[in-house]
Amino acid sequence: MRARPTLEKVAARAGVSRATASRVVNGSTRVAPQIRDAVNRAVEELGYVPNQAARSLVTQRADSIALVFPEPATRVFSDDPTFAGIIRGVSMEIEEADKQLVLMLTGMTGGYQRVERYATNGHVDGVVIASMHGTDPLPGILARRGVPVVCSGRPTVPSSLPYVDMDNAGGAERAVRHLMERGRRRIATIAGPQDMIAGIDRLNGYRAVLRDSDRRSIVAVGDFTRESGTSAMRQLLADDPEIDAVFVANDMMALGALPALRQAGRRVPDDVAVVGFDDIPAASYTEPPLSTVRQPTVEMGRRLARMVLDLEEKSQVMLPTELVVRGSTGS
Amino acid sequence: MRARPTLEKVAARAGVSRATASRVVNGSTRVAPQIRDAVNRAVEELGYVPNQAARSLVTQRADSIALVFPEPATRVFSDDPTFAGIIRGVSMEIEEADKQLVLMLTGMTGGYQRVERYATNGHVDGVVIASMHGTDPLPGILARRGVPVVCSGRPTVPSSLPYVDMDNAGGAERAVRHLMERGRRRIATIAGPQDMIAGIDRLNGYRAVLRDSDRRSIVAVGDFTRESGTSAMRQLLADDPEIDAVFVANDMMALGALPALRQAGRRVPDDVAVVGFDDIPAASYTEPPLSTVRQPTVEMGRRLARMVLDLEEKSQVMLPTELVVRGSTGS
DNA sequence: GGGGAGTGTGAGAGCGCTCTCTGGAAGAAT
DNA sequence: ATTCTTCCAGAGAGCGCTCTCACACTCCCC
Repeated sequence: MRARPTLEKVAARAGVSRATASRVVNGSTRVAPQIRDAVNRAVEELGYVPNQAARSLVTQRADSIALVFPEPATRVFSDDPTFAGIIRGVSMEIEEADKQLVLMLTGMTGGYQRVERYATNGHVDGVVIASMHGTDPLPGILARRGVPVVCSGRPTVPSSLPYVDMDNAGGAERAVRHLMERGRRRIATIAGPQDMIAGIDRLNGYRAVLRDSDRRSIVAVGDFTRESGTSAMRQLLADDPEIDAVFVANDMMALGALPALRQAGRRVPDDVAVVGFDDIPAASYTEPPLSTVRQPTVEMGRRLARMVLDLEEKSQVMLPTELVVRGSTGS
Repeated sequence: MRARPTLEKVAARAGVSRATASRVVNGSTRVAPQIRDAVNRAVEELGYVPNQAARSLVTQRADSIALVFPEPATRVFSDDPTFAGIIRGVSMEIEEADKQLVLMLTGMTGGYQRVERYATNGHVDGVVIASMHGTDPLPGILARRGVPVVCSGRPTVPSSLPYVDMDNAGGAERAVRHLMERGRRRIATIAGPQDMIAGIDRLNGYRAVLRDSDRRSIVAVGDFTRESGTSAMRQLLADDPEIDAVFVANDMMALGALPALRQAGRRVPDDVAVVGFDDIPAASYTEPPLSTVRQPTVEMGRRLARMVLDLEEKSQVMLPTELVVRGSTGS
């Protein structure tokens, strides 16, 4: 590999000073057109590309941002398309800003310190945290250290930290109302973990609608895994055999609930209608296909990136969710 | 944010020269113990962390490697857990080597040039390409430019480029033999695209086993999407209604084949046994659960990373695949 | 025609670090 | 006691870039 040309070489070839060459490369307007052209030609001929390390050293910018997936998220990485969407969205936006994406999956051992050390030392211009739990201390730590940081998902405790959240409550409300519109009377829910904002808000949405229509909540709590969906469903049927609809707080648990219903001799949607949440790919492959609430994951990624790059005016954004009606709630 | 301490500051505090401080920080043995301790104490007290940009500038190393997902891969990103596994594996290994992972999803517009420009200019120490198509020109370009590069998946044309591949042929053979052991007589296949090494090798594996047992191949070709699985299955049934087993080259197509079989009045596994490939999460949620071939995706990521970091002696590695027997091939 | 004002270019410092080279001290060998 | 090694620490250059500052030049107005 031949040595990379430096700015010095470019300047020499164009017959100008290094400073002027730098100006052209960085798009300064205060350069005479013919000189600019000469420099650009030299850049072209030499195949010059700026050395990022040298640039960073003087500008104190890294031109890269970190996308952090905390350990709990990492574990479900493969099952949850939310993360894939976020990565894609962040990546798109980062690319447009001509910066780099540094991906950090915090392992179990000292992942925090690693991210903290890395981020608080000018290696990145900002950090996007794909945090699942609203109680994650990392965002606060980084923010206090002066690192621009944005979270996916609202913190569970009120805070001034910037975030992008999905309208979980609104999505849940729409899902439950949809069930009511289909004439369902006894609507239960399988809620998610109550230490995650998604779990909390989706349950709140469910409760709000039932309260408005003077119905009784029928709640079982799962942990967003398929298995927990199965056992929660069994429990709901045991508690109240008359159930004719279930709002399940995520698709994964809904996937677990379906076999439980089948085993209990309930037909979906005839006897029991089911709505999930997330719109994972598998949701459209179930029998019957699962009605669910779709989240704009790619858009979330984009907004996260824009926010951390300071291209966004608001610092707390709520993205709309969308009800997707399929076979599991009737035709 | 207060200014980060520099090596100069550390040296001053420890009462030594910058050079010595550097030696200690970089773990040189040729430093007197008491001086080393003094420097380490200063590092501790000041919370010193080396400036990577400055270091890179002089060492010409970037201490980071790029993981590139070419466009076609990016599109299926969310559906395919293979990529999640690779990311996790690469991430783990990179972390252990105390380097950074730069993720690049090449968009449709000029993604190649971007990666090429970025990688050939010392921003990264190596590139891992999660290439789907064996004909991808990027690996060759980078290699020629002197950038350490490793591909996931063997190139379709013989080449000296380093790669980590799955034993697709072996997995296919095991799957087909399994069907034979279950007493199946007419074993068809839904093959994948024949411009991808996975598609080619899996079909070859299928053919090899049938040839050995003097049976006739019954082949339909899909493109690894669910929809193509459905139509390929319909075609197979039209071509030969006596089929009693299908080896499907990936789970996604198998997911599409199942409803086609159901619609044609075939029971699985009673009338037709089905084996997939990949072991995606959804494979265990089908009715009946899908027998399939599992790939060590995380291990693949690890090996890719180790190889590009030059920690691996071999430069072309084949990882074993594993048959996972579930309900779709009988009990 | 002389003194601003404005514009474009170059010189040079310096970002924080590594690494070679030099020098001095201590111990070994003569 | 003198010279030769050996070992460890410091001085200083320089990685490639940006950016401030100074300087040269043109233009214009009084």
